[in-house]
Amino acid sequence: MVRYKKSEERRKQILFAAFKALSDYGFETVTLQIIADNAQLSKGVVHYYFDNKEAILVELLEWLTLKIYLKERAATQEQDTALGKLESFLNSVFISPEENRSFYRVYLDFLARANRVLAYREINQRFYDNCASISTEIVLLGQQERIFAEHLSPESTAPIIRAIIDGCLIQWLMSDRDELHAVFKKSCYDAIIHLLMK
Amino acid sequence: MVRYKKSEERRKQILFAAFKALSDYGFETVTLQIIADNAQLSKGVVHYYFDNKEAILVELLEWLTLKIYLKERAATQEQDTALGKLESFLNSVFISPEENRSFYRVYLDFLARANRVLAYREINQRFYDNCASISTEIVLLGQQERIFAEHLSPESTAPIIRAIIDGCLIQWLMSDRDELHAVFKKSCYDAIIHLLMK
Amino acid sequence: MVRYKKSEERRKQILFAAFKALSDYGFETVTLQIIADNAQLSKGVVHYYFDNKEAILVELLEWLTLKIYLKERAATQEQDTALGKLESFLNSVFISPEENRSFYRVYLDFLARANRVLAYREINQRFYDNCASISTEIVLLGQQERIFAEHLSPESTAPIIRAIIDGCLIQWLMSDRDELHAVFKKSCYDAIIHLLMK
Amino acid sequence: MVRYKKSEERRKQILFAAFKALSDYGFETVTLQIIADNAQLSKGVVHYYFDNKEAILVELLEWLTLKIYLKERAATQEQDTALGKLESFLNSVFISPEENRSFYRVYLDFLARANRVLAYREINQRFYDNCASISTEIVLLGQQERIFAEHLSPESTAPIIRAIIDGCLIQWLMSDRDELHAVFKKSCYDAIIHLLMK
DNA sequence: GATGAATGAGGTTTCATTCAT
DNA sequence: TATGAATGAAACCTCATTCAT
Repeated sequence: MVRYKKSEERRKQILFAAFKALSDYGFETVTLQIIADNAQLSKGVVHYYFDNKEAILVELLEWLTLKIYLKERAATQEQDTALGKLESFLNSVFISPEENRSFYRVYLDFLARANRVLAYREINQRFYDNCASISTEIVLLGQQERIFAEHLSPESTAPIIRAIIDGCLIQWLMSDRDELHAVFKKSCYDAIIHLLMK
Repeated sequence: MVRYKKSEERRKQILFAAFKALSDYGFETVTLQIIADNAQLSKGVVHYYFDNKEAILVELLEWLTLKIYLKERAATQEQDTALGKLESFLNSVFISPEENRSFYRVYLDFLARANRVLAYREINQRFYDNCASISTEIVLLGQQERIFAEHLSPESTAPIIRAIIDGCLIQWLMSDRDELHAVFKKSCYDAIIHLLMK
Repeated sequence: MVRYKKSEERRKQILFAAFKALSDYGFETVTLQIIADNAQLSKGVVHYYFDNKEAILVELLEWLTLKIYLKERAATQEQDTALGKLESFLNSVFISPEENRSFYRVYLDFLARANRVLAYREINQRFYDNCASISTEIVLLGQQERIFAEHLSPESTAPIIRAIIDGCLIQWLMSDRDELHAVFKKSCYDAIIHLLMK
Repeated sequence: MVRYKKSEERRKQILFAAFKALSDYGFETVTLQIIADNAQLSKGVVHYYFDNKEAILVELLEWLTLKIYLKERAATQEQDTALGKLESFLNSVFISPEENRSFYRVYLDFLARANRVLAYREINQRFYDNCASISTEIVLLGQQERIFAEHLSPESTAPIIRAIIDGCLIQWLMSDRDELHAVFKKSCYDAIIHLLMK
């Protein structure tokens, strides 16, 4: 139905505006007015599509984490070898200072609040699980290819990979220096490789 | 203009109350009233000791990160060997579900805001540098003891160690399951050992 | 960013309520709540139309002084002779105990603050200049009619006329006696006439 | 008794500090802390000597207006002729930009509040009466000397003189230009002379 | 007498949410 | 659907005043 599609577009439009607003202003400072302004809509219409501010944020986190996961997944599937997949995966993660900054700014805000909001934790857990499935797949393939250490349990290695990635990107973000993006990317890649290789 | 010397104990009392309040409620929800209630003081007295809410938060971050660093440092100095120091260091980091939760909840809040507040970034950078000095020292000692890989640059290894620690603790925090604390601790330890050992 | 065009009538309504509130309570005592109550509006709506309390006051002074000036000007233009204009002018100035009291109460508050607030001083200066133009015109006409002393400089006489008017009305206001309004009016008129006539 | 004298000195010290504070900050902005700081005393001691803030202000107005009156009176008594007295009187009124500014700033604040506070009005009325007695005396003397117009009623002329003085000084204050002090002084003098002389 | 820490009422301001149009 | 005016709860902050020391 047309109405449904239009409606869905409006929601996406608002979500994207919310993403931009959050990235620019942060959780504490952002207001529905700013989101509405970003979406070039009135404040009222935002409430028409979402019950309240929280509903926007929940849906935004869902939308955002799914998008990131799908990107990473697609990047991995472009390659056939374990090393190729790993590299492609990390390339899609460390995509650019601009994109990493805007995503991680918002993502950090969500993580900070996830401690108190169950809905966020659940969404984030799904995100973790999805990402873990990618890593797990790569590790398994690498072991089949006999280039990754056999003693590694793919399931318990995935969180470590995630940890190194998140930890590096957070440190990079805190450094506020774009030129270090490549440095952290390489460090991250080397560490993961070192961890996996025989 | 006469400005009175404020009692240091009161400041500490308020900072600790702020820490507890932040851990319980989060940045967004916490109010000066809650902080004052936690400190069993009136709202006014909080403003008597701190110019404004922001000043409390800045000083809290400073106090908190310094305290953590000193703890980690003290733990490391209790041991003489690289492996002993590393283990002691990680024990002081993964101290207990309760302490890790309360600290990381607040710390995540700070990281989230550090993107927009220079003061927080600067304090955090100092914290990073301090922590890095501990890791660097351990790596160097391990190399002297001929048990850690020589090809590792101590300076560029430190951030990876930090990344694994932070990344693991964040994932643990998001899991909201105390029983996983030990699991993440072990994974973290194993990964770091694997990274460092010959 | 979409900024909505605020209804002019509402602004006027709030300004008038602010005028009444100021006249009743004075600068120090008046609150936004009182202004809102006077306007029969909620506190929030006042902030919807004005950025802050100061903005209301600035606009109020501007509105008030312009209104007074236009009244005086209109009164003067009703007459053709110098004496007629002067009388009409003073009639519009000494209009009634009620109106003079409410205006001068507020005006005195503004003058008191104008010492520290440039914006007020500027608005008041414009008011002075406008009022001076009226007096100057009357003096010039009177000189052309050969009934006012030629040696008077119209430009330097205007401030003296203003001084006598303000000085008299302040003294009347301080007396807190409505029945003296007519007395001060006559004294003021006589003094100005004495000053101007040959 | 020593205690009484010490006590009186403290009160004066506080009053003078309050005068300076009011002149610098204005009624709205001034706080007891600022007054105490100006007096180089603690906040507590101010409350020891005065019941509350209002009591300070009332006594300040009383002290200030009396001081001004005595000054004007003394200046007048230095001369013997009507014109000499008038000139001396006006010299003591238009004393200097600095002194006039600090006094009129505070005085305007008091006038503004006098509308609502009976105590201020009463003190001010006494000040008016005192000042009027000076003017009345000068006018009477001038009439005896046959240089002032006989038809003037000394009692009703005094308020006009006061009006011209206050009106001029307020306009000068609002101009915020020290160099106009002499100009307004001369205008004021000329107008009064013109009003009084035959 | 003197201090300054502590209180708490009350002010300005922000903003999610509602609702008439 | 869409708007934006209106509401009111709740935040931060100020400051006169009190009172233990």
